[in-house]
Amino acid sequence: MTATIKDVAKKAGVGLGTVSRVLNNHPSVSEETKKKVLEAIKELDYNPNAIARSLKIKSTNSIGVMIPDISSAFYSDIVRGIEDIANKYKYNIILLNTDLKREKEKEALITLKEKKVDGILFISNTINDKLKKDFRKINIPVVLIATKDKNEEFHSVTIDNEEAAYKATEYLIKLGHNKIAMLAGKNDDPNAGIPRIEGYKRALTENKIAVREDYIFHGDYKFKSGFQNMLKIIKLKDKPSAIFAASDTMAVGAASCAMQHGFKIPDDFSLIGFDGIELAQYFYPPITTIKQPRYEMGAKGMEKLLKLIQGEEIEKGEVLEFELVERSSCKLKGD
Amino acid sequence: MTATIKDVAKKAGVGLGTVSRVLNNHPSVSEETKKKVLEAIKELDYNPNAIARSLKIKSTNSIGVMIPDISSAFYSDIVRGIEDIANKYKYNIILLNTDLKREKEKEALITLKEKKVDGILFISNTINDKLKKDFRKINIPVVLIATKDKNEEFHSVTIDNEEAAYKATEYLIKLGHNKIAMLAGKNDDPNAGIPRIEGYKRALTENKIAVREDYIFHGDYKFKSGFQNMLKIIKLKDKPSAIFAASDTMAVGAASCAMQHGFKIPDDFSLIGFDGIELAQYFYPPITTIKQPRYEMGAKGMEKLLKLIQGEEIEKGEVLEFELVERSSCKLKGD
DNA sequence: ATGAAAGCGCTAACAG
DNA sequence: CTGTTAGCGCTTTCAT
Repeated sequence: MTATIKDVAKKAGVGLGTVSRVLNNHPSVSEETKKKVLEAIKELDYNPNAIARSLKIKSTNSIGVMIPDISSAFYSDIVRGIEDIANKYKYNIILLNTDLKREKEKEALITLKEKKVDGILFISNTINDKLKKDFRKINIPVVLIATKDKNEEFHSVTIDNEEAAYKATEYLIKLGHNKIAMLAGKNDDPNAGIPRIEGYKRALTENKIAVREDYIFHGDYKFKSGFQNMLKIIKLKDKPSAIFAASDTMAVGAASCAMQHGFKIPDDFSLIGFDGIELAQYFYPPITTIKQPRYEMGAKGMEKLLKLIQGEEIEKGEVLEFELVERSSCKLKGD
Repeated sequence: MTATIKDVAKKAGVGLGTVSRVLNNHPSVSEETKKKVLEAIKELDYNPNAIARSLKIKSTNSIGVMIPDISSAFYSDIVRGIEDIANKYKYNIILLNTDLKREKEKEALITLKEKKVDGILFISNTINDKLKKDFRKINIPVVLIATKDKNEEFHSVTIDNEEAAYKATEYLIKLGHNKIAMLAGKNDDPNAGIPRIEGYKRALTENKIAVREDYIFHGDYKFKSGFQNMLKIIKLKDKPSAIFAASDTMAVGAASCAMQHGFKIPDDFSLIGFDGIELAQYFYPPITTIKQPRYEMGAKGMEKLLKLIQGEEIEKGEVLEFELVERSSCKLKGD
């Protein structure tokens, strides 16, 4: 049997209240009894039962992390940021994969409710109305990471996707390119989809380059869709000289396709990605990209959640800085 | 206030015991009262309190996952396997990063003990004696993933690293190579280090190729160490024609280095990696590698743990199959 | 400063 | 089949 507070009290010859007090180092305990208790604790190799404690104080020091897929490089970095901060403040994280499925989100939420987590971090690229309704009803602080709701009803930490896409496209334009294709996300993705397309278009328009819809290819951010869309691009009579991909993985898929067909990066196509995952860095040639501060998004999200839990008033939407990191996949047009 | 079982009982006009019974669908409840209770539950939007339940039944349906770093591609895939199985059996996972630091492992263990997890999954490439002692003392089932202890005192799921390295090296030999270098791990790493070096040496020896210590380069499995060791290799007067890397990330680092210096893969160097992470697949050229069944390791580990929790007798060490996946980074010697 | 007692929300044994 | 009761291990008044 594992020792309880009662055993400790008996051994130390004090009441249980006293043991509890030294455990939570309450001031009003004499040094002497404190010593006795500490000794008994050591002798019995006693560990407090967090479950019992939680039941009593109605707080678990656990937070729930809902994530599309922990095995995705983009998301796992976020979780690392979360865990580091959580750990620092003695919180633990319960991890649930949602696969972006409404059904799994729903189940996850029920679990989290039953397990009485003190807060929830919801990581995704989108949030649907039903889930919002659930979040509203539940009486647990929530912060969204890498997504936000239109009305800013919930707290969130994101980057400015439109602006980032604008900068990426502008970078290509400044390099002299005027035929710039985009490997985009989907038109119904309010975070990584639409805003990045809009930023791309705005950069073009502001620089007096006509937007060509036939230069926009929609994909799912994965390697294969980058590869396949690139297949279409290299078949174009009027080829672009530069490409902006809405994810590094698609960028790499496109690069692989191009190289496999005898083209060179950046000689034949300048290429800029999005996300800043390791893959882009380690690819050859290393891919220039918009780096999202993934670790910081997680860390910041956790910090916000902590404040919310403590009842502090904080700003709703936190927009973090992205960074354009130049590597070797882009060059001056015609250089 | 959130509703409790008591509220439900009152509303349904029954005793709390009855509510508890329908919650755990105990057979001995009449259809009629069951209906009443269910109705009350719905009306009150009641959710059972898992904390209270856990305190009573002394089981939390949570398991602890100790992992070096969730943001590492290799480990995050394992966790996905774990979570899928856990989820299937209504278990949740509490995630703790250890960074392979004894101090963090120790703290993690205390936390897990206090939170009363039903079991622990320890993922690492090594396990030190102090931790083993802690595991022994703690009264919670443990299974090791991707590592094992020498005496097989603990349950584990691994691959046969020596054999895998043997196969990788043999593959290169069969391609006609006899000057094969190795980008190895460290000599004090009992899992990914030593056995892979031994497998490499055995393949050489069995094929009557002399082992050259100057062809073995030690690294930390990361990109940079692959890159830097490759720098040494290309400066060798007597260059190898093939390289076996103990991790895909080092293989990719080596390939980048080689390509950056004007060498071609596989023309100038045949290259085989280890692990089977996405990076190897998406690199250009795609890297031939020994694929570890990471997802399965996690899933299998979780299944074993579940059995242990249920008190079943199971085999101690489970050795999973690896797979040599051929891609485009190797070619016949002199072809 | 400290002991005793109540109770967090639930399950399980007991009685009926 | 169902209501009542006694805890699970802890925190927190309330006395003393």
